[in-house]
Amino acid sequence: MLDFDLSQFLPYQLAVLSERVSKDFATLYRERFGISRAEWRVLAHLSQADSVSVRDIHVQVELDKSKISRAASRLEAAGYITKKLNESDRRLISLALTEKGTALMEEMTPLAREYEARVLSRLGDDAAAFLAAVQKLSQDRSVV
Amino acid sequence: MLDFDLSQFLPYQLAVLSERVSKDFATLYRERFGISRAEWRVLAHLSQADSVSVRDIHVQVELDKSKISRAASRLEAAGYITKKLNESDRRLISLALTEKGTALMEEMTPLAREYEARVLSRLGDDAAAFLAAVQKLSQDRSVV
DNA sequence: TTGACATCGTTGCAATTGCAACGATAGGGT
DNA sequence: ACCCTATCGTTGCAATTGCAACGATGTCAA
Repeated sequence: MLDFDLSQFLPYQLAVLSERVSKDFATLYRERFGISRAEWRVLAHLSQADSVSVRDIHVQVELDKSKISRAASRLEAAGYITKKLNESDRRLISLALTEKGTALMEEMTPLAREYEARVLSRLGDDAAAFLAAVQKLSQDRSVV
Repeated sequence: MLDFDLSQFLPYQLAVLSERVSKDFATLYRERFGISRAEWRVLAHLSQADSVSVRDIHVQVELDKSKISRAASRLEAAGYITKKLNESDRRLISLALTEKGTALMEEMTPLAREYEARVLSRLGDDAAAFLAAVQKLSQDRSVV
């Protein structure tokens, strides 16, 4: 037997935990709104800014740009977002929420908050340290 | 604009961070050993116990059992593991590392440690709290 | 014992994915 | 103005994936 404790191995723990959380949360909005995981990510990003390009999302999230492009197309077809050319740089497209999309996010946001609160409450006093650590790592692209 | 800060949203942060770490680490062993992410997970589990079933891995990791089954088949074909029937319950199979598989893990384990150390060092004093929180959540299936 | 039901690992198949390549556009440097 | 190179979003395509269904095996109560 090797001297290696998987249950203590950070990348493993992180992957399992994250997948569990994402899958669980995804079930929520898939069942209620028919939104996929990639679509949720795109919507969430759009709710943060007026106008966002595929590239903006791509560099911030670990999602292939084709995945984002396809999610955006589905969202556009469903009437949740609009795609238009960015006139100052015509290689870019501007994604933006429609009214319908905004309304959707207004429905989904409370679910997100509620879900997050449920997870955080389990951490009790450690919650703050945990969030701080996650953000510390997330913002430091040089490490991971 | 909605009152929702994605950059503070735990499931999102977790997913991005975890994907980044996994992808980065996966590049290491894929390039050097031609091992996929699922295969690494299976190998890592086998290095923890003498004999493990597909189900054992399935319940512990968020991996579809078909994915595990296929990874196991590839690993068997490559000579890293063996599959045999569990005689006490013939529905189960016993996966186990071969000598070649053990040797592989002996090569990969230091890489894993090294990688983990690099990530943890960025956390400094928060490392312990972070690990504790991750494990707290991981072990509590009722929350997530 | 038998029969109804649960669990295990595998597989077929459709859907999703990642990757590379593409056309269109932009930004220098000369 | 003209290359040369870089970047953007999309798409074709092969590979991977998730899901459901399956055969085989096990369990347990009638």
